[in-house]
Parts: sequence; C-alpha cells; structure tokens
Amino acid sequence: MKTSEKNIERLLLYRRILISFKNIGKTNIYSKQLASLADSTPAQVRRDIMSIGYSGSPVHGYDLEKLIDSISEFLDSNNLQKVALVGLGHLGRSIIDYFQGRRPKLMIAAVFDRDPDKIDRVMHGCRCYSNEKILKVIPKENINIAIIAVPASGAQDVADLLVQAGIKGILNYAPVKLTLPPDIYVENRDMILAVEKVAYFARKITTEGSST
Amino acid sequence: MKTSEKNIERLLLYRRILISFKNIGKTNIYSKQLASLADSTPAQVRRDIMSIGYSGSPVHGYDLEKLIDSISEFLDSNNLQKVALVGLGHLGRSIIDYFQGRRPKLMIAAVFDRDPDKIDRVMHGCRCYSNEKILKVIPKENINIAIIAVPASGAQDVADLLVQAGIKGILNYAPVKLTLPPDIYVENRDMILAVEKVAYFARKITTEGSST
DNA sequence: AACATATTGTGAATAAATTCACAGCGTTAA
DNA sequence: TTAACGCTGTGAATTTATTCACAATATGTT
Repeated sequence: MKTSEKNIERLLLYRRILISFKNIGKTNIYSKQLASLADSTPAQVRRDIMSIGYSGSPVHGYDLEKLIDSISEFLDSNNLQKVALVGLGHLGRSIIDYFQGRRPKLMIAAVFDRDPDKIDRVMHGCRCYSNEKILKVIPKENINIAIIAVPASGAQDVADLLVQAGIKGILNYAPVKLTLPPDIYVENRDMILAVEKVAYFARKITTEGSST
Repeated sequence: MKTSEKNIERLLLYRRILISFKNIGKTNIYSKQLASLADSTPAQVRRDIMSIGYSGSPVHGYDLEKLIDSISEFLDSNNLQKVALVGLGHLGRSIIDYFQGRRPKLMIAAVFDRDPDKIDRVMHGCRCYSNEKILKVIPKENINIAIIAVPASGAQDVADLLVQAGIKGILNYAPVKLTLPPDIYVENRDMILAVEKVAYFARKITTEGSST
C-alpha cells in the first residue's frame, strides 16, 4: 500500500467532496462522477480508492458512507490529534476561524504569540500562551503538529523551538524556507510564492489565448 | 522549453533563495549549494536552470545577479501585473500585510468585500469596493488575477463573478472545490486540507519512528 | 606547459505517476 | 434463461519527472 503525497492530497479532497455529496442526499457515487467533481479522471479515482483497500460494486459504484469511513480510517488518527498555532495576527485568527471545529479528529489545542498583550487572552476557546511556553506546553499537551503564522523574520526561531518541543509536522505560512531536520514533515504555504505562481499561469493563459 | 507546474514552483523558490543569498553579500552559487538550500538535488537544479536557457560556468557556478535576472525575465510579466483581493476579513488583511510591496511586478490593485462597513475604507493604500463592483472595476483596472479570501459559503459566487469579469487566474483560500471553466487557472490553498495533510504525515513519522 | 580539480550541461537510464483497455461481474430486461 | 449493459479492478503501456554518470571546460598549481 504505497501512498505518495499526491495520493493523500487527493484522498483528502475526495473525502471533502463525498461528504458534501452525501449531505445533498446521495447514497452512492461512480468514479466518473467523483472524478469530475475533483478535476480528475475515473481511472485515477479508482486507483486511489484501490490504494486504501476499499472496493466498490460494478453496478452501484461506491457506497458513500462506507467509502467516507474507509478513507477516514485510512487518513485519520484513532485518537484526537492536537495542533499548536503560533502567531495570533490576522492570519492566525483566520486559521482559527476557518479551522476550528471542522474536523472531528483535529483540534487546535494551544495558541502562542509573542505579543504580551495577547498572553492569557482566550481566543475561540483557546488560551493564548507566550512563545516561551512552547517547550513546556507542547509536550505536556502531547501536541505533534504546529501551524506557523508569524512574520517571515520570526519563523525560523519559532520552528526551531517547535522541533525542540517534539513537533513532527509543520504547516508553514511564513514566506521563508525553513531549515529543519529531515525527519520533520514541513508543508509550505507561502502566500507570496502562491500569488506569483498564479500570476505566471494566468499570464500564460492570457498570452496563449491571444496568439491564435 | 517545456515547463511543468513543479518547474515553476521550484524556480520561484530558487529566486527567493538567490535573492537572500545575494543580500548576504555573495556573488555566485553552485548547484550543490542551491540544492541544499531548496531541499533539492544538484541535478534537479541544473535541469531547472537549463530549462530557462541560462548557463553557468563550470568553475564559478552561477552568477547570482544574472541568474536572478534570467529567472525573473522568465517568470515575470514585463509590465506590472494587477491583483484583486476579495474578502477583507482576517485572512484578507493578512494577505495584504504579507504581500504588499514584496514583489515589484505584482500589486494588489483592488480589494472587495460585501460588508457595507468596509466599503470605501482604504486599507494599506487600497480602496475597498463592494462585491457588486467586481464586474466594473476589474476590467477597468485590467486585473487578471484574483485572491479569494471569503468564507466557504460565498466562494463559488465570488469565483463566478470574477470569471465573468475576465479574471484568468484564481488563488483560492476558501475550503471548497470551485467549479470553473477549464481555461481558468486555479490554485487551491485550502487551509483545512493543509492541516489534515500535515497531520497525516506527522502521524506517519511518529508511528514509523516508534516501530524500530 | 602539462596536470589536477571541481563544476557544468546533458544524453541515457531509472523511477514515479497516470492512463489505457479489457476481463469479470451483478443487474436488468426480454 | 440468456443476452446486453455499464461499472469496477487492475495488468500493461505510456507519459512525465528525476537521477545518474560522464565528457567538456575553465581555472589554479607546479
């Protein structure tokens, strides 16, 4: 059962789509339908579903509920998985807004900021700690993933602290390349690079389109 | 000169790294160094640089300034490229903070929100328009890319409007899969999926590590 | 002037990801 | 009962991406 990053990304997306498909009253789905909703191909969808060991029926396609459960069993932790958020500026607050309560198995369990004004305030049910508490709180709460939402200048220091505290996965929103040990999983969500990328492809579309 | 998405992503990252390398006083760089800074391999770096038609010297590696210029020539528009931002909640404001002024060829030229309280306020030098003005302002300002930073529920409607207004590239932060014409480039930056992905790989590292 | 060195550029090899294409299978219809 | 249908599961083919490996090269050294 070899799974690449892309596999996992697609499975996460499928689950999202399947849940909303179920919420509009459907009970089953075909690879063709799911592919079209996920901008993929039917063969890709079947391969991905095969990779988690689930089987559909040649007549009814995939049972929505069972498929969602199978994907969740594959993707999720059995227990609640706790997340730390560092940085309570606009970005950090928007992450809480978008995220909190959306996934049953994931929970923002601690929030850190270096601004003394924010320390000890409670945001959306999370108490805000000073950055110095990272080393103490993260092991105590048994948190293994963290979101970095601080300005570029502070990101590497925060990352180092997080790693020292035992974090294994980092979602980094700061526009810097972090230097970290190889056994830490890092997902970079650099906003500037993202805009630049879109700009490149938008331009490409525009100029290609006009060259006919 | 065939370039894939991954190529472009790496080139954007290289540029970022090269610029900061230059800022600490260096004048040239070897594929080996750049690879290590970008978590890549020397061969990959050379291939990527080859793909934009730049050549280094077997003795001095790559001239920093010239390489940065070559990459920029390849990636950037000649003229200023304008960006629209829709949604001025916490996320939208953090995008302005992180982004504005960072890239010389890209500029947030218009900001939209549906909250009447925000209309006509000026944020970081950008006047905020009502969403209804999208169809008017975007063609007038000749904007071809947009960032969606609204809640999930409003994202599809906003996207439809943007496409109608002539947008060619969308950076979507809302946690929904947008349904759009095939000639529009969409980059999804779904925060929930991102956290889920990190959670999966962090768990995998944790459990693999403990199985020795 | 000849040699040693370290790096680039790239054809060829390899690995990874995707797509093709079709056998096999329940179900429905006659 | 039998035939026809449309879908899944998957081996094989194809395409795409990455890495290998080495000739070519410019410089410093003796």
